[in-house]
Amino acid sequence: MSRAATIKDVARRAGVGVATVSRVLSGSGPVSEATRERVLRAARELEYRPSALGRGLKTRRTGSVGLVVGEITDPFCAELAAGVLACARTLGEHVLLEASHGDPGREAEIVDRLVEQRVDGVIATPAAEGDWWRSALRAGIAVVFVDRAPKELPQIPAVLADDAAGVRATVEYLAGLGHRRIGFLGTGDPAAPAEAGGVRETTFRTALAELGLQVEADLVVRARPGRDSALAAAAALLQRRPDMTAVLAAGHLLGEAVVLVARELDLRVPADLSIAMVDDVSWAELCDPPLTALARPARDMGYRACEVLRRDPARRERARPVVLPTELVIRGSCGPPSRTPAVRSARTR
Amino acid sequence: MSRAATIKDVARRAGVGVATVSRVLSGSGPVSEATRERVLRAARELEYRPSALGRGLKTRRTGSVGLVVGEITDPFCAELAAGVLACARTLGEHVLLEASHGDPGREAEIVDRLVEQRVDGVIATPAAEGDWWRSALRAGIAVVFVDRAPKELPQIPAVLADDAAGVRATVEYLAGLGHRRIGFLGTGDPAAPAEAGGVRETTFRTALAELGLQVEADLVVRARPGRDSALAAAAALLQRRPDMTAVLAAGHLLGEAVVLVARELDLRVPADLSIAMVDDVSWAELCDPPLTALARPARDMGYRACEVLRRDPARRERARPVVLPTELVIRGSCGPPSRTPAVRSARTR
DNA sequence: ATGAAAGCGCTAACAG
DNA sequence: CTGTTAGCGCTTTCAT
Repeated sequence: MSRAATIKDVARRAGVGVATVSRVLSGSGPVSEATRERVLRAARELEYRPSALGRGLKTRRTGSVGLVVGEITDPFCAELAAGVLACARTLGEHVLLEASHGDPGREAEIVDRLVEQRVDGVIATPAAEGDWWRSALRAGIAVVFVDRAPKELPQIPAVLADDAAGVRATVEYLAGLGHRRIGFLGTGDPAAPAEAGGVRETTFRTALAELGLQVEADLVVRARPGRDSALAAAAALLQRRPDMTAVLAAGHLLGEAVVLVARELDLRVPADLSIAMVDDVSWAELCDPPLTALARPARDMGYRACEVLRRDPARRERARPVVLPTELVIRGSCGPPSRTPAVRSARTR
Repeated sequence: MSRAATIKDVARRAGVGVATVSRVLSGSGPVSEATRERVLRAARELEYRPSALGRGLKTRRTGSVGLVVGEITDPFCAELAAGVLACARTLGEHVLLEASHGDPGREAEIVDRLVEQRVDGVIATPAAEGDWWRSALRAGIAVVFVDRAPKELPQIPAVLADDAAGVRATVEYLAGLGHRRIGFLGTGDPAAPAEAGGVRETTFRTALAELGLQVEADLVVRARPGRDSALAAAAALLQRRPDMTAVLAAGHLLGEAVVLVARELDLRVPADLSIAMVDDVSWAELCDPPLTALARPARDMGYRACEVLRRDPARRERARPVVLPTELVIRGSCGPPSRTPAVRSARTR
């Protein structure tokens, strides 16, 4: 087949100059109705599609933004992506999707390639702080972080969920139910010091202390990324402390692990163990009993992040992080602690 | 900040011609070791990133493929996307993600815009048959369908799951358990004739007939896309026929609806009702009891589809659809039909 | 081994 | 109102 028609072909066929064609198609500048018609017809007849490549080279805008997430199969990331897609569409932008799998090296490579593509901006849930972000900025590319934001890069705007408020609310809810020995399952290096825990862990500790409850070291455990580690950590936590009456999982993968382990151990939920988790993914409602979860507005976050990209550089730099509220969705997985811990501990294997 | 460095800047700084810089960076053509060093250093010092725009204009390849799915938040689509991403990475291609939301008009618009972007190829779960696909082909863009393939477009290669074999295996499994009145919950226009059901429904009917079981009209119901319709259809099916002992949901959203409605109706699973569904999404294992599901290799499908794009046009046209096997993952949601339908029907409201 | 020059398809001055 | 022209950044002959 013959090569796709170019603006020149259209111009020739319509008997006009290329500039006129450009004017008609981009709707800029004055054109007489007659020529307009002729051009449009020629374009239609040739099935002409302007090339984004040519235009981009000239205008220095590609009309596409990069989106860097950890795993697109993660429901939170997927929801985030949906938000970005929705906003990008209203802006007429395309979305280049990339998965970092949480690997900083890979993230660096991705950002590098996005710069080559001359994307108009990058939206990312950063895997790590690193010079590649600064280098993207230097290349004149707008960057906005979502969900997390390394404190080393305050010049990069961010859209976050109010995890601190959410975790606090959840802890207060559990304490209000009468729980005194509440466990926490989070992510991170198990060997790292307490201060190294993320916002969720830190807030958990603070909230507990504020309520006058003791933060027991072995009630806070961290899993490394990955299903196996999550299961192992959950098993350790549940078996180590049969007197624990409630647990907060800091993410849906961790929540999944707790549910699975609790079932394996024949614990009744919530009679023997109350379970709550961060991120209200769809299966929370399908569980039996349905899981109480802290909903974070992933879609909105993606939408907002994309909007921030559009702001002019000056306003962007100056901006404080956008912090979106969370909501504790109460279902059946949490209840008052059982009065019969003896029974419970007899059931553990 | 000053504009990003171009190949010219690098050439000037290294004291060579632009052609030499191009040779060094693309690793093509002979270059003396000394100049090579100089060029590399100059490029590094200027933080030079070649522009994909300029290169693409010249080479007529953008290094990106379009991926058109229904909803990125659908676990099946997300898994598919992950496969595409994985393969694209090995090929050094970028992925432009688009969501059609199952709307043909939107799909047409998306394809049009992808053509403008001059993507090297398009991978899609088509919402509908339509001239936009032929027009993409005419524009010289490779297209490959995944998950479904309109029969009106046999010239477009496809990567599919063997739904027919999978549904048949599932029906046989249920029948083998002793079920005689098996329900089917699918998607599509409820008013359309029986022949209009998709492969899954058609296969369901055929398989039943082959087993000598009767296909009762009101045991096959269709829901329109959307959560509410799924719930309504599931409720209708379960309430209308209390004597039904097993149900096959033709998708995870439908499975979700059945699980929710069964719980609402206080049906015990699998004693009162056995449930199986197509698509082994993550929550299937978290349900209580865990759901028996027909696993389809979404990730592989995405990977393979991306591979097919890379094939030369001639081989691509000639190809028969790639059909990947499914696997019935048996969990606890299916069992022999209860001997006490009276009890069961007393429980329905 | 290396440089000069001709575009790739488009937009944006600038002339007319 | 409309045509001509000069690039945008890169690759690729074709000379040298």
